[in-house]
Amino acid sequence: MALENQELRKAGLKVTLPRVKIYQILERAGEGQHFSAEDIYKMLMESGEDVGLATVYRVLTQFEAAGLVSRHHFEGGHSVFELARDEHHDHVVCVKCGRVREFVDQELTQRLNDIAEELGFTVTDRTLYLYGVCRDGCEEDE
Amino acid sequence: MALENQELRKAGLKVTLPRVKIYQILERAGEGQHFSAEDIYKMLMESGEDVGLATVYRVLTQFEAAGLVSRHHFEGGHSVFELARDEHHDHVVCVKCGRVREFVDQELTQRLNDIAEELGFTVTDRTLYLYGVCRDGCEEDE
DNA sequence: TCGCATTTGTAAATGGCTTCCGTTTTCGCC
DNA sequence: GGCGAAAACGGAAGCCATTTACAAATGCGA
Repeated sequence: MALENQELRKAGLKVTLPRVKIYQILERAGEGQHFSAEDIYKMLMESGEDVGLATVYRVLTQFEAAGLVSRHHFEGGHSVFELARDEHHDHVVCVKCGRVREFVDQELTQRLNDIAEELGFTVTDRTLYLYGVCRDGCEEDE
Repeated sequence: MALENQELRKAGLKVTLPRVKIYQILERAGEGQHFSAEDIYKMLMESGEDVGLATVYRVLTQFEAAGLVSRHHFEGGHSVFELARDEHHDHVVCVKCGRVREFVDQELTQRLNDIAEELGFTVTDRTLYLYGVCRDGCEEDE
């Protein structure tokens, strides 16, 4: 528990109940899990925490600014969040079952840097989503 | 002029003034130009055309469904459109000057397909944006 | 423990986009 | 060239994720 507090303080944020709770949710979810602000809001409600939706948005934005979480904009609208990790990873999204998987590929990164280089451009970040379908059946919504 | 009409008819769309005008705007802009619905709406207003914003959105969506244009969702919100081309291309966005450049890279596509393959996934589409800065000065807004 | 700046919750506002609906336009058919 | 059903339009209202305004509540250094 002191751990989250450390993280928050390190980021220059006061340790408040909403921030701790939201951080815990993201933390418990583990890698590869992505939540919308709405998702997190619902989880808080369900566990009896009385946190406003506006606060969820505010906190997530602060976390993002502090580098604690990263925000992804999938095609078609709202953002999802996940705890930031050191290594850049990209996403694969199944348009049938909605499942999101991640991958890290150094060769890909290298190629992208080369391409940018040729264009006289220095890459600082990227968003890459592959859309398609799981090869093995995936009819059921996850 | 008959050309646009052909395209529209081919797409199963009646030839109406708003559709023709919007198509022309996209066409005249040429490759590498991206417009938001709002942009297009303003251009129509400026050239004295009395087209509703709702119609602009409708038409762009129809064009997209018909494969005439492609829609891109850059980080941070609203969509931009451009005339569709045969070859899939990706984007480089300068976060300083806002310039957008495009590229096509077969090796990249190959690598992405391989990665997806390893994950048991079949790619049907992708969105890839590289964010960064132009190496040569680009202070001035485009 | 106190004081006050920060943070929060609620409600209202925003902004991109879509839908509703009465009116206008297109275009196949005469 | 003119008719009329079907499609498309414009404007206003609606939707929905997100942000903002503001007064009340809270964290935390002194």
